[in-house]
Amino acid sequence: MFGENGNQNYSEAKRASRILECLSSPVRLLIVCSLIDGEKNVSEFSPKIGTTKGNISQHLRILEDNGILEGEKRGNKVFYSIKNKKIIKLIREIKKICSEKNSSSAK
Amino acid sequence: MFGENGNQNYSEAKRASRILECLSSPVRLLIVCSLIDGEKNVSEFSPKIGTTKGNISQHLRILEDNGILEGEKRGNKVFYSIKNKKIIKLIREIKKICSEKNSSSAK
DNA sequence: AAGGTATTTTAGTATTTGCTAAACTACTTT
DNA sequence: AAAGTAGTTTAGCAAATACTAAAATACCTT
Repeated sequence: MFGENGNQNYSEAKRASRILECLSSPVRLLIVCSLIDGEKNVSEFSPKIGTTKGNISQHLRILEDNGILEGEKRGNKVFYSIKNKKIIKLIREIKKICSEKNSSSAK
Repeated sequence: MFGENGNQNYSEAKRASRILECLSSPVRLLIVCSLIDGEKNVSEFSPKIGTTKGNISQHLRILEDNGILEGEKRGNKVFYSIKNKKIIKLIREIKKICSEKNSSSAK
């Protein structure tokens, strides 16, 4: 899958794992999930997710820098939405992994 | 998706993101990928992935602790294989995300 | 039991992360 | 232009991560 084509190996895996790293923070995962049903501005996240605006903004930047989200300034506010829709299928798969009885108990 | 059921919110997202975190290391992603076509013992990873045996072993432990892999000792060697097969579909999805022209250029 | 191979564990370190609080920038309203 | 609202950026810190090298454990062969 990722380790197959000789020397591309590592660099391709690195790109892939950077995407995964973006979602490997609960805050960022919740942000992306809450955008599945439409755009939101920054202030709309805080109450649901429960951290500071500054922190949300930092996470949004990470997600935007990695091509997952895009932001659009309209007047006072910045509206974020999912740029790379394929992320949604990815999230659906990890949801499946987590919502089984057998769900990976950490030791 | 993950932020929908009231207070479960965060803990469910945390479980999900821990799985993603497991794959958010290039080394671990390469390990899992190279197991898709069958079990391997620890020594078989090193040449492909290019780090020390000790380090590989540490990563294997993380993957095993999180229910992704399982190890079986046979004589001298420990053979690892994918325990949670759903991971394979997940990896397939992120492969799709990475192998498009438009693939998320980091700033 | 001695020596070899396979794997794990430990200790130490450098780097990265996630967060907070506070300062700063930008737009809007009055 | 002053004050309010929305968002970003910065500095600083505690905790987590990834790695290396070396020591420890486990099994196998002779």
